[in-house]
Amino acid sequence: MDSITPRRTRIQNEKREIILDAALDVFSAHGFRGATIDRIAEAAGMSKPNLLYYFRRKQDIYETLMQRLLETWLAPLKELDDAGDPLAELAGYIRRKLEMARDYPRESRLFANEMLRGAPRVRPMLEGDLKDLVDAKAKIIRGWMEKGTIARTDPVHLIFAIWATTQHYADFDVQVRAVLGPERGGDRRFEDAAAFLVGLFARGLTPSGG
Amino acid sequence: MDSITPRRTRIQNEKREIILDAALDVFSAHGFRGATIDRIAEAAGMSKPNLLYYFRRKQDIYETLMQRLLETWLAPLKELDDAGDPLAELAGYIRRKLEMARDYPRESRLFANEMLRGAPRVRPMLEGDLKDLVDAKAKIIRGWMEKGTIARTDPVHLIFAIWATTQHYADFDVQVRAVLGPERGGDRRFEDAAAFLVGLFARGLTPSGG
Amino acid sequence: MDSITPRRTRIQNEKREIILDAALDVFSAHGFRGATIDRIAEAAGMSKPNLLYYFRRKQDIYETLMQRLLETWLAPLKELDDAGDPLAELAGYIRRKLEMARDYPRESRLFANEMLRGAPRVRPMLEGDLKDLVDAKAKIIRGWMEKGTIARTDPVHLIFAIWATTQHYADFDVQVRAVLGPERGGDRRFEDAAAFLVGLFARGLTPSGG
Amino acid sequence: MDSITPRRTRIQNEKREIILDAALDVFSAHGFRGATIDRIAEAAGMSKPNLLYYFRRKQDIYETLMQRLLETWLAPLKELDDAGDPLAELAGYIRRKLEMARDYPRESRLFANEMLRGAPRVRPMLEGDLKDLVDAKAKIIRGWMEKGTIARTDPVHLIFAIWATTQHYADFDVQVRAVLGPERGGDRRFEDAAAFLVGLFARGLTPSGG
DNA sequence: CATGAATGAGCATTCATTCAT
DNA sequence: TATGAATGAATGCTCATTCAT
Repeated sequence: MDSITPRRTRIQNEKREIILDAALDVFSAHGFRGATIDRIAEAAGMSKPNLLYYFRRKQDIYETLMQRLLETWLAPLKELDDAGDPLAELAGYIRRKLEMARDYPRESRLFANEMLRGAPRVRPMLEGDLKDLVDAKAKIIRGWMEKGTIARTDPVHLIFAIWATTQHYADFDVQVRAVLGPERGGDRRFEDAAAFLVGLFARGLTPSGG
Repeated sequence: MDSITPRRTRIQNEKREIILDAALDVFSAHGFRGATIDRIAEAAGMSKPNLLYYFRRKQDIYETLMQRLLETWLAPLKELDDAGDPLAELAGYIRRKLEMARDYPRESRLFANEMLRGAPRVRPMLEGDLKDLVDAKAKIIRGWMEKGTIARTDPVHLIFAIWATTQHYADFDVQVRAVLGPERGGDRRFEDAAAFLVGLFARGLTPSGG
Repeated sequence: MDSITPRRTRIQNEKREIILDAALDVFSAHGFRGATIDRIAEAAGMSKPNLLYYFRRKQDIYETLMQRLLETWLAPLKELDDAGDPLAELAGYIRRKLEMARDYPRESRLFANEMLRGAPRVRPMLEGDLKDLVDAKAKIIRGWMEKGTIARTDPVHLIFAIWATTQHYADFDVQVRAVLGPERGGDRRFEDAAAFLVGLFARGLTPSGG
Repeated sequence: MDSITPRRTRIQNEKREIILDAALDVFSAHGFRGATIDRIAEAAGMSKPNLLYYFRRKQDIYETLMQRLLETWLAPLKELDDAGDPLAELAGYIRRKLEMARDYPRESRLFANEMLRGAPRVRPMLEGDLKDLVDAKAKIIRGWMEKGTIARTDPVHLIFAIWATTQHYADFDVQVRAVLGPERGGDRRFEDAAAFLVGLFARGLTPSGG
């Protein structure tokens, strides 16, 4: 296992982190082609050749970033617990995803960008890990539906809907703020969104009748 | 009469359309910076200088595309009718947006890309026309809520939710298909999505109690 | 003789004149490379292909212009008359050259530009017609000197000095006006120049002593 | 201390000098538009991107060149000394200017070219530093005239005449050599010019009468 | 005659990457 | 480790010229 990951000194690792953080800034704001090594190096406070000492190619930075991103990206869904209260579990999931949109908008945009491009670098993971995870969680949700705890509907499209509505606040941030205007577009927009979405999904998933 | 629009020959208009179509392909797939004039010219089946005879700058193509896009983009929401049945109106809006995601995914991705970049070229329109339209429609929705026809909630965030969930099927198409798998990821995914979303929003907006 | 010059209709000739005038504007202001056919065509009020119908190549226009220029350029010197009063003849020549600088600054600049570039297109003429003419006129001047009518000095460098000082007011016009300032840099600058130069050369050529 | 001038390594400075020298060749021979970076790079013995490593834009090279030129250009006039013998001072000035025409013909042509184009990049300096300097020196000359040491005439046009006649030997070099012919057009042409011009101006400025 | 359309060659500039120290 | 220097391969755009009508 360790044979694949090269051994690195602590300083090396710190510099790599600085670079990755700078690169996240630049890639999420300008896309892969729009980002230049010069800009990343400048943002990282180092010279271009020095940066390339840590990552030999622009692609390497991007791919390292994507790889990490995918891990964080799946985490919130993983927490969805079969044993918990269905509506509370889903509400919790929505809240966690909204927090991520608020606290990690760069990651969200980087991911969205990759999707828009057709996921050239992460397709295998989508069809592998991600699909497996969603299938597993969909099964849990379907279980809740069969028990009658929540309304019967399509669990996978439900997950899509949660993804879409929450990530929207990161990916379409400019639009959200423009439409909400200065008053409602401030920090409270995430609280408003949480209230609205939790309500929407709660009512939307409450079993009708009985 | 239309003294602002330059007069163009038939051939010019046809070629311009061909170019715009090719450019939509390339821009939506690679973003502004990732798209090259060479690629667009190749996709349009003409030489680079010939393409530049019709559009003097890469930006001009992009801007023409964005301008048209914005018009199409607002159309579905405009149809939301105060006089109609609230739930039916909203269901209709969701269906129209889903059809757009299905039939015009390139436009959707182009728009999403622009938003991800911070809307450098359309911010004024977001804060102007778009905000005005949303405000107007939010007022209608709020009217319905006050009459008790639909559940009381935040109309603007409701609109965001509809945008997010429907556009998701165009913008995150790879992911959607990867997760749904070959079986459910075919053409029926839009029907499934429509059924799910209309159901979700219908239940989510049905006034509780009563 | 006529076999070389192609026969042209009157209209053709008129259009050619319009083009040449426009080209003189553009070439004298921007140099050969800096001038574009587009600009010349625009200045001439016709389409580019139409212009190229009259002159097949950019070079052709330039060369036609140069050829004509050379004829006009030699004219004032030709008038220098052996039989006239030496100082009056030279004063007259200075005045004619100054008038040309005032009335045909574009031609002067075009010629200066060609000289700066090393006269790639008119060297033969410089070494031929021009040299012959100068030699002939230098002989006249030398004759005057030998008669003692004017001071003994180098007649060819004298001619250079007259060329230089008069053309200066066309070629270095910006500098002349900047240095003279708004007051003295107006139309009167040519009169001042004439007064100064005629005086300078008159005194400078008056035989010293007895 | 010199916080405005960026710090450069020795190699950078050496290379920059090489480039500037090559650029002077090319710009003075072909003008700004006629000069290509390729040509300058070739003349400087380096690759085009390498050249652009030292000067990011073609304009930057040109402007650096112009800036230096202007300093050298004003120097000879600055030496004109109120306390010296008027005719000797002016003769000295003429000789210095002629030496510059002989030793720095490329600079002279570059400057002439800029003037022909209307001084797009140095107009402010013409109206500022240059005008001020000329005004100051004209005052000195006028002082001499008032004392009766030299003939009463227009001092500014006198300066123009000295500029014109001396620079002519650099700017119109081809013509000068063509007209003088192989014999008199060699190195001695500058000595002949000096003799002629010093004589002309000396006689031309000697107070008449008395 | 006139012009809309087309293009090859060129040009300034950018940029990822390599090299040498 | 760090960086100044160097470069091949684009890339957007211009422009003289040709073609077809």
